[in-house]
Amino acid sequence: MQSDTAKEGGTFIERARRAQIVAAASETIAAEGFARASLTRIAARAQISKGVIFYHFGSKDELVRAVVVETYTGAGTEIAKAVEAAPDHGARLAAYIRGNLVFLADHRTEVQVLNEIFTSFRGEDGRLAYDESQLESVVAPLEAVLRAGQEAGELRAFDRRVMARTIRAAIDAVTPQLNLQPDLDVGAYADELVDTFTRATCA
Amino acid sequence: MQSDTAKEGGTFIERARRAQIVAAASETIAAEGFARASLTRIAARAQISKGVIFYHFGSKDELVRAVVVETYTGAGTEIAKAVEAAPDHGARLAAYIRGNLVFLADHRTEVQVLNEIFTSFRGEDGRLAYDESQLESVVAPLEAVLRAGQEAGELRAFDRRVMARTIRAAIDAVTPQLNLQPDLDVGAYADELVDTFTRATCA
Amino acid sequence: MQSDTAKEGGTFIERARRAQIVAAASETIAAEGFARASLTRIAARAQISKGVIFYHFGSKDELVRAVVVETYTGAGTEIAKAVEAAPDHGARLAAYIRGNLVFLADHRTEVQVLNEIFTSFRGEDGRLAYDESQLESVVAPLEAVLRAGQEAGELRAFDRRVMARTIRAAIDAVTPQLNLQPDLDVGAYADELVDTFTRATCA
Amino acid sequence: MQSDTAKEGGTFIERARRAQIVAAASETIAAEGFARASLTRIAARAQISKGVIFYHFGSKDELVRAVVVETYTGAGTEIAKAVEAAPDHGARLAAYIRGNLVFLADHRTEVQVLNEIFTSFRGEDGRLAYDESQLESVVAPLEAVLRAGQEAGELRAFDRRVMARTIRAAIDAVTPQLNLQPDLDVGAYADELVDTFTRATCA
DNA sequence: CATGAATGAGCCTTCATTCAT
DNA sequence: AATGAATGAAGGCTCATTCAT
Repeated sequence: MQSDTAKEGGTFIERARRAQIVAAASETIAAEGFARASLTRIAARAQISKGVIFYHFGSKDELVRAVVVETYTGAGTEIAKAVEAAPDHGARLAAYIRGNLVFLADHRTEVQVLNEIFTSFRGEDGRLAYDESQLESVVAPLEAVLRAGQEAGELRAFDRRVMARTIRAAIDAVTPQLNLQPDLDVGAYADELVDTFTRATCA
Repeated sequence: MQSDTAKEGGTFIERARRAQIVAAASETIAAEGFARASLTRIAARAQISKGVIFYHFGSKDELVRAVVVETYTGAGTEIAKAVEAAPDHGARLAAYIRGNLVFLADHRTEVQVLNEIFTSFRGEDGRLAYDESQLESVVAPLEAVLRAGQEAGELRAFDRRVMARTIRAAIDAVTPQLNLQPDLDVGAYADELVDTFTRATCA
Repeated sequence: MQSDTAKEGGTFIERARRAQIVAAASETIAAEGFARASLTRIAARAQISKGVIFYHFGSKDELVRAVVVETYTGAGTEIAKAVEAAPDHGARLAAYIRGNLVFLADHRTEVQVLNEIFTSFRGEDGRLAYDESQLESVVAPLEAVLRAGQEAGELRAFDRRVMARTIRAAIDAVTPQLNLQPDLDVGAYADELVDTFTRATCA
Repeated sequence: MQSDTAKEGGTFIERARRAQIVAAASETIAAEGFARASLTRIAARAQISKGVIFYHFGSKDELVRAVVVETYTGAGTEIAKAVEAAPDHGARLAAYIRGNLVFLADHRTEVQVLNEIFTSFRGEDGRLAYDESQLESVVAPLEAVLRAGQEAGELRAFDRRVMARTIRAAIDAVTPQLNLQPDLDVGAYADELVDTFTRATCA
């Protein structure tokens, strides 16, 4: 059925092209920054003509959104698995932190690309296309872990929203450090964070 | 006094124009984002011709740097005072956090502007003009507070670098929340952070 | 044949556009002088948008260089043939002079364009892009003719460099006269020059 | 009387300023080329404000013309003296050539400036402000020398116009060589030219 | 499906010129 | 008599987008 094939984006060749273009866009953003990732440069990297991009995506905005979606897919699940596998709630938080840092270290480029897009991609009105309100999805799972911990009496009574944001921020702060210092010991960094937030949250 | 106001160079009218242009640039960046803050738009907001900007600043880069300097001036001192006024090291950390949050709340626009510039302003090579390595100056004072606390035996043995980054990240994460939810209770937020990091750092 | 026309790269339409733009640039330089030959004016003359020029040439410099190359192509060969066809060395010099003047008369515009570019086209440092040292190629062949004549004993012992420059200058001086007085009798002018330099060089 | 003082340009201070500005303009043209000799740069070199230039000259064109006049004044007389002092007509021609080359060597900068202006200075219509027809004054004295020589029977019958242009061109060709090779032996160069044109013109 | 070609708006910058003081 | 300040046009260049083929 057409609706079925369209769900994942048309014919095989269609999806291949889309993937190729998304990859080229991602690489360009990573290598030159969002502001310099013009369609000219993206097309050059993909060794295709600028025209194809419009054929497959309709606009630059759509391509950028495709990069975001593509990059997100598969990321959350990795971490979620690690979290769910943990025995108690303290361990779940530790697993969350460690899972995230490992992910950051293993997917530096993707994370950097998303960061570029989130801080620079704006709509016609000049407002960020992906602002905090849309990132709710990122903080929510963490809040859930914290709530469960509190309800189980393992974690003390703190403002879950503030704590979740703080933990997220602590994690996100690692990316620029990794860019600057690629051999950063992520495991040790994670240990420090786990220690810090265990003390901060335990009852 | 004229000698006083003239202290930073240029005639009265010169400084007035520079201030006006810097303000217009700042407003434009805040309202439309760095990427859209073209000289055309800045000039339009200041209701002057584009030419004047070059008369007073020589280049767009220079104007942007002037915005940064202008915005920074007076910021650090406010917080430093609060920190130094605190009795013990735990209190100094608390003062640091509270001072920062109060500053963020009181200078939302300025902070947002700096954030825009720091994440989007790139040199000819496409690299950030103000990158992490230059922001060392922001983290260093905080590390000093932590070191003093450790040496005094009031704070436990943690990696000061990681802790400082984490605290900074926790603070910086407030800005986008303030944008989205302008009536955020900053005092309560500060209490939470102070509680969190007191537990995390105390011996 | 397509392979033949394609020899110099690009599709048919590509070469046609390039030729059109080069022609428009050349005409603009001839009509308004190099300093006034802005891309805006060149595009207007070609009745195209400014953008196309960059699509085909990348920069104004590249376009100007294309004009030079285009204008040079075919010029040297015409004269060289006339020189080589001459019997003795005195006759070769005469052929050189006559060949040049005929060429100047037949290609007034091209010569004027080259002159404009050579005297006005400067790099970023403000120095002429085509200066004397690069024009060595123009004087060298003439010096070779003179040397051959001296070695054959047909020409007297003079400083070949000075003589070559002098003859070149005498020839180049014709162009502005042609501009001012389009019906100038170039044949008679050539006779005078041949007479003059025959007397000046013969043993 | 005002008309009297106005003849040489007003008050003492007025003339001093004009001279200063003309000098700065000349230096700028020599150092950076006509195309880069903007009023901004000229004013900077003179360490005055742009405004004064307009106060004293009314427009950039007027300033440039003043540079030409100023630079010409005193040049012709030097050479004329040398010519008139020569005994016979052959010697007068030799004196003319030698006088010119000495002048070129002694006044490199001034000559370069005039050359810059003559090849680049254009009116609103895009035509050279100083073209060949206006340079009649330069060739005329030389033609007079040649005519006198022919009438005295010392020089053969050639086209005086062509010969005069040729000699002028030979002389003018020295300037760019001097720029490239500042230690050029001008005396030897003059000897060569004198030899060449003596053979070319003698009866 | 894909390309090459073209467009037009917008960008940063430089310049000659004007004018109030 | 001179200055500093401001203007507006123009310059070279990049970009997202469109479209005939």
